[in-house]
Amino acid sequence: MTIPTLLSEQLTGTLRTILGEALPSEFKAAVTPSQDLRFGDYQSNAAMMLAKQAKMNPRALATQVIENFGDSEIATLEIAGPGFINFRIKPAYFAERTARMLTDDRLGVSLVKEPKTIVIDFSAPNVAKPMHVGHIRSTIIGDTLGRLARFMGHKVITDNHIGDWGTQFGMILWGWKNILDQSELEKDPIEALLNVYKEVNSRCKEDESLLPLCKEELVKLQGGDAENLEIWQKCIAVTKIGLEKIYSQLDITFDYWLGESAYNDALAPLVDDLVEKGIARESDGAICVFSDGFHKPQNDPFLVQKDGEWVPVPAIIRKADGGFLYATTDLATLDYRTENFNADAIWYVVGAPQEKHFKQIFDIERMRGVSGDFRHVAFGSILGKDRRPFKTRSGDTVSLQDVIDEAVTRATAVVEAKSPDMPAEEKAAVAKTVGIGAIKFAELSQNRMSDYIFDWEKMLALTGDTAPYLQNSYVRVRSIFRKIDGEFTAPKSLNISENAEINLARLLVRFGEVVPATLDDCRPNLLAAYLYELAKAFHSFYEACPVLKSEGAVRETRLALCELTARVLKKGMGLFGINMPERM
RNA sequence: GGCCCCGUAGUUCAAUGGAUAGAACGGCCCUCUCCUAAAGGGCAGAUAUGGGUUCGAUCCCCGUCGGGGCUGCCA
Repeated sequence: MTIPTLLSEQLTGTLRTILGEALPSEFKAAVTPSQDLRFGDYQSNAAMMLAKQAKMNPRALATQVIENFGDSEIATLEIAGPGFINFRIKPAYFAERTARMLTDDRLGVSLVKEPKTIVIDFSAPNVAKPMHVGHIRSTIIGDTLGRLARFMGHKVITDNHIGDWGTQFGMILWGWKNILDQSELEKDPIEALLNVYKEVNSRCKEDESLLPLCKEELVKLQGGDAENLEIWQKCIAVTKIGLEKIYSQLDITFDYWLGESAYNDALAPLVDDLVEKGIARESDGAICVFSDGFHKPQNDPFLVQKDGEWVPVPAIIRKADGGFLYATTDLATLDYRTENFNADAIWYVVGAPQEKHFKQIFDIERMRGVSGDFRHVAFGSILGKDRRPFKTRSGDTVSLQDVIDEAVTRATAVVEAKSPDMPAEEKAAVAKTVGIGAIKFAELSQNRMSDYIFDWEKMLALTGDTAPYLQNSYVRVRSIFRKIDGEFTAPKSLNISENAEINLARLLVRFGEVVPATLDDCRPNLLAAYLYELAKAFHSFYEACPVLKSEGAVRETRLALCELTARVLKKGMGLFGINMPERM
């Protein structure tokens, strides 16, 4: 059990003793880490919350709490300010906890009591287009959520729902047949396909007669035309090869690659079924789902107010021309995941602009009686210098491969400068670990809902609140262990006394609180902030407390703290898919 | 028009309704005969605006100003 849980239970018990039935039966006293160490390690505002209804002075109530709390092995209590109850954890208790962590593979992180089957839908690039910076967020956040959920004990299924059936294939097919240079295709397939797409796209704008030709190609493909199907399959094949190359550099894998095309056959029956059940109906030639009046108009994803009146904004699941849409595919995909994967939860790591789309999808599921933990894990946009989102349609943005290459190049220069004597092979490995770690950490240390302006300096920074800073703290620990004689053996008990030791222990012990909280809110930045704080505490400790020069119990304790720091940093960064080098 | 998101140091970002709003970068000053200075220690610097709820508001509610997104046949 984590410290705040323990304290909360004791505190709630104490409050019950004092207040009796005046305390609501479901009440649980909140105990949170203090923001400022002057206020102890943890604090509770329970007295202030309860004082009013108990008709007591908050400080008087807090005083009674402290008197009734009894002697605790965990903490000393004090009252402060308007009625805060502050808990200062006893160093001996930190020593006990850290000693226990040394023998715990999970480093104090409990498994969830009820494991769920969670499908995570993320990355989802389009075929025939290279990944660009816009894919960074979904890809990295989604991968991290998968790792976190697995570590917590859930069954996780990651699925790359690639865009392999969109209308863009009309243009690509026409371009493939008319303007594609085969030698270009062999050199760099994805680049060649992108150029074809861009070229046809711009020609369509100049020549109105071209678009119908492209649509014709698309119709032929959808009708099962052998030649077009073959071209389509080639496009998917070369795209996958290119994508795998990026994912392997990022150390990201998927359990499934079920793209849009996988659900083609399910679309028509799905629409029929929705019509039959009365959930969808024809409107202006299209098949649509309208509001069923379940929500208040303000919260209804199928309504919008125009000129003072609520007018319907249906989810269109079949166009007037018979074609299906994004929403149709998403419904079919959701069905598939629920039925074949037995998914309890499906999390979509997709940008915030699609919020309404998902509200509609999830609401249609409600109408159909399908329930589950369906979440749109939204994130903000990556903006250009003009503060507007990168326009992916017009094509010109920064490719993900360029970002990776630049990160590794910059890291290589630093490795060269800092560790000139390192073997060339190791230099290259470290540069890759540091460069890619920097990209991932830059993404994950941010609140996912915030928009941000794409900036090379920021995304690839190697100093400050960055992956290399954390990697360096790990490297410093490892360096110590290379210099001790023999193996490190965990001591049975620690003796934590100096401030720097206490600070470090306090943070180490919090790992078990932070990891579950990070997953609960799907907010990787909570874990990132924690790990940064831990690394910082370690660096301070490292300056203040010599390890190898110390002796006896002091040395044992410090070595143990070093060992735990390394383990927590490695585990924590591992949850982000970031590796830790032994040297740098 | 309506709905959603956002507005915090020079810049980029943090902060389950908590105490004197944290960092990083940039700027200025210190620390390598000492376990990796990719580090440590210090200084200066911010909640768009007007109300409200609350013991307490960057956070919740209402208004104003400013930015972005979405708003029936793309994904």
